[in-house]
Amino acid sequence: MDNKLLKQKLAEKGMKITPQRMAILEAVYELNNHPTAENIIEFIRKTHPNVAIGTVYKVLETLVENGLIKKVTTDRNFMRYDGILESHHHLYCSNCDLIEDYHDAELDELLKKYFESKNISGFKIEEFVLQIKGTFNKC
Amino acid sequence: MDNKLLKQKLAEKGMKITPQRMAILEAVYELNNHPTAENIIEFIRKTHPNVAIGTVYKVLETLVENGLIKKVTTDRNFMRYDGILESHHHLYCSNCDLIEDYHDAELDELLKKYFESKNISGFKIEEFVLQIKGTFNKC
DNA sequence: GTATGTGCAAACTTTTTGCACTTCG
DNA sequence: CGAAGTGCAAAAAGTTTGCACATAC
Repeated sequence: MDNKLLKQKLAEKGMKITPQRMAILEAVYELNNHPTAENIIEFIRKTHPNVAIGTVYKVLETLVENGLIKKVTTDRNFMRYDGILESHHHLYCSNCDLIEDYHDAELDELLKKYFESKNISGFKIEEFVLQIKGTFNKC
Repeated sequence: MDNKLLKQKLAEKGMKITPQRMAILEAVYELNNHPTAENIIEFIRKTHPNVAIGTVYKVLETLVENGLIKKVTTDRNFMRYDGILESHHHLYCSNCDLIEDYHDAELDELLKKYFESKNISGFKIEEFVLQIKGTFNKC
């Protein structure tokens, strides 16, 4: 992804543009399999060897707060991140650590319709993420 | 929950029955809002003051492995546990840490039917958990 | 009696924090 | 220039580990 677009994304959210933020945002886009902070640190070290670990965590938190990336929930004790903002779901493998995206507009529509009629009292729905748990054949 | 039933559940899985395992399993059932390890430790300390933290983590892992409890994924860096094994979904509040159960047989049926026709190539589905993200009105 | 489970404390991993220094706008 | 961001190193938070001792069956 080119720098102009990264700068634009940060600017749109009113965030200051810094080389660290650009590198980290790019890393999340580039490492498209829900990278951990460690994956991101390793990736940006190639081009920005002296970015501090603390900075990476702070920047990731800021990017999440500003809605440029999302956190992915896992049943492990570290966080993973996702640069894809459009509605999509996740395949979780019981055998390996792979979390694969599952895009399905028909399913989104189905869920939306279903919950339009079925109101959950006292709760305002913002987003659905279906966790599809199972195993990849290759595992 | 009475001891007889707790013993039975452990025995059914071929697990040795120990006071620690019974106390921890009971705690997960009793603390029905997806407790953390810390919540569980605090709870069992009331009746079993000298259960070690390491033991709690080991027992929780064993209970998960034997299918007596489940892990609940969160976007925080600690694990939460769930004693309810039947299919159900979760309401995640963006404002507070509450994760509320959402049982809906009609939805389960809808998803099951949908994915029976729509095969995901290379992936064998075991279970669905819909994460319904939003906010409780009270928040 | 033996395999398995537990207590304890130390260690490990991931993430957060505080503060001086630097940079963006 | 001033507010905001970064580097660094220390520490916090959550979890795991190794081993001697204890317990279930």
